[in-house]
Amino acid sequence: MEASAPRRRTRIQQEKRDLILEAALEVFSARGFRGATIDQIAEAAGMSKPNLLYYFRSKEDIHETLMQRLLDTWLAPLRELDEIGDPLTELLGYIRRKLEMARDFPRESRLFANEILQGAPRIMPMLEGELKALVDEKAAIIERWMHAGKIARTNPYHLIFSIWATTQHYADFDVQVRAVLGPERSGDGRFEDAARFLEGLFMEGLRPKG
Amino acid sequence: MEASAPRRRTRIQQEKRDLILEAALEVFSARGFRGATIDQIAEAAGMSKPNLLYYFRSKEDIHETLMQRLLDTWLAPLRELDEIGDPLTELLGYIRRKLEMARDFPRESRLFANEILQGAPRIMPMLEGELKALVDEKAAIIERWMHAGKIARTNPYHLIFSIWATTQHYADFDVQVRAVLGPERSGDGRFEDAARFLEGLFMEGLRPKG
DNA sequence: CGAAATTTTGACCGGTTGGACAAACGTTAG
DNA sequence: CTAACGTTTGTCCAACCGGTCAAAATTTCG
Repeated sequence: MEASAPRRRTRIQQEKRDLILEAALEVFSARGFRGATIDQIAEAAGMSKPNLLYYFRSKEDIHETLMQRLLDTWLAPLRELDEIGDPLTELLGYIRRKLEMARDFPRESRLFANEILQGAPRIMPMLEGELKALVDEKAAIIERWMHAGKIARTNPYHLIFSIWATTQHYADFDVQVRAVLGPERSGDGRFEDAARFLEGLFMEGLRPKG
Repeated sequence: MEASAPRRRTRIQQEKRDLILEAALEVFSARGFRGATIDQIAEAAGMSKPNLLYYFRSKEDIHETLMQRLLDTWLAPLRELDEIGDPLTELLGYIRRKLEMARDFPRESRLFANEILQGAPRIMPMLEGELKALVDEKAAIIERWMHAGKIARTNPYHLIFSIWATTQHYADFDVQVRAVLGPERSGDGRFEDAARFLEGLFMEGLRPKG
């Protein structure tokens, strides 16, 4: 007795689905939704195409599940921004966490970048709902910090955008960063250089005058 | 008597090719190379697919021509960065020009973003050649400004990256910016808000202490 | 006008892709 | 053992896509 969609029961089924999602993350992030093929995902997951389609109804289904499962991870750094803490420390911490995500989860970053570049056809409701609500909440916190004189007065939304942009750049435009830095400066050290630079940029830019 | 590739002769041929490139920019920037179809480009250009293929040998040919033709426009703002001028003014001018390009040429921005996200399979030589050379040259200028005490000491490469990231963000992630700002704050004013914010961010961040 | 050159198109082709399906395979439990 | 259930795969299909081709339509030019 089951509903139309087969419910995940066994641990084996759950593991297979996770395996497929991992493979799909690899392929989708590298080629985009339309550029990826089910065959490529199946091969990356070590199974045949019909077998993959036994666990997911369609390519769209894989993508949707992947997006939903990654969303929490992706927004976690911003969720941690805490009004109680020291404003500059909190913002620098957010920048650091975001940069670490660009370093440790570049595929997730590219997956979202791909989706948004194409006009976000599949996640627009999430952007206008969950994301907007979260940003509104945190922007209000930042604004209270500004009014309290803890950080320089500026536009909190564009501040958040600038943090997204500067950190995700190292994941989304990785090949360009590497090409410009050259082989000798493209080692792991580039993330530490980036962290130092961004700390300096935002620190001085956000420090209240006087 | 002609070479293998038919040379552009008439004004009409040139205009048709321009028309196709304009249509291709629209389609490629919105869907990526693999997501775009020749039929879509042909329709956007108001002609049939075989007719389009009379003017360009292949889809790759269109993309390559488009990239080459856009490259100069895209790098122009950085080329204008002048060692003779006042460092802070020069950098702010560069930021402003880049932001204006994100506002006035968002399709070009997304075209390059799409290409780089996919690993830059078609323009890697340009990144490692022309782009790297230009950035090396300008980074050297910035470094001399730093040593002269005109601007704060920091990593000139990451400074350039941060300018690219923050400005192009408003073109590449436009739908996300609009979704987060909401309908009421997504008017043309958002670019002026962004300009003000970025000027504050970089000004304070780059001003030498003392 | 009329011939030559250029431009446009309908029809077609081979390869790819998302997905369906039934048969085969394996596993588990009575 | 064997029936039932879950899993895997070979095969197939229709739609799509990049590109070809020959013929038709149009323009150019003597």
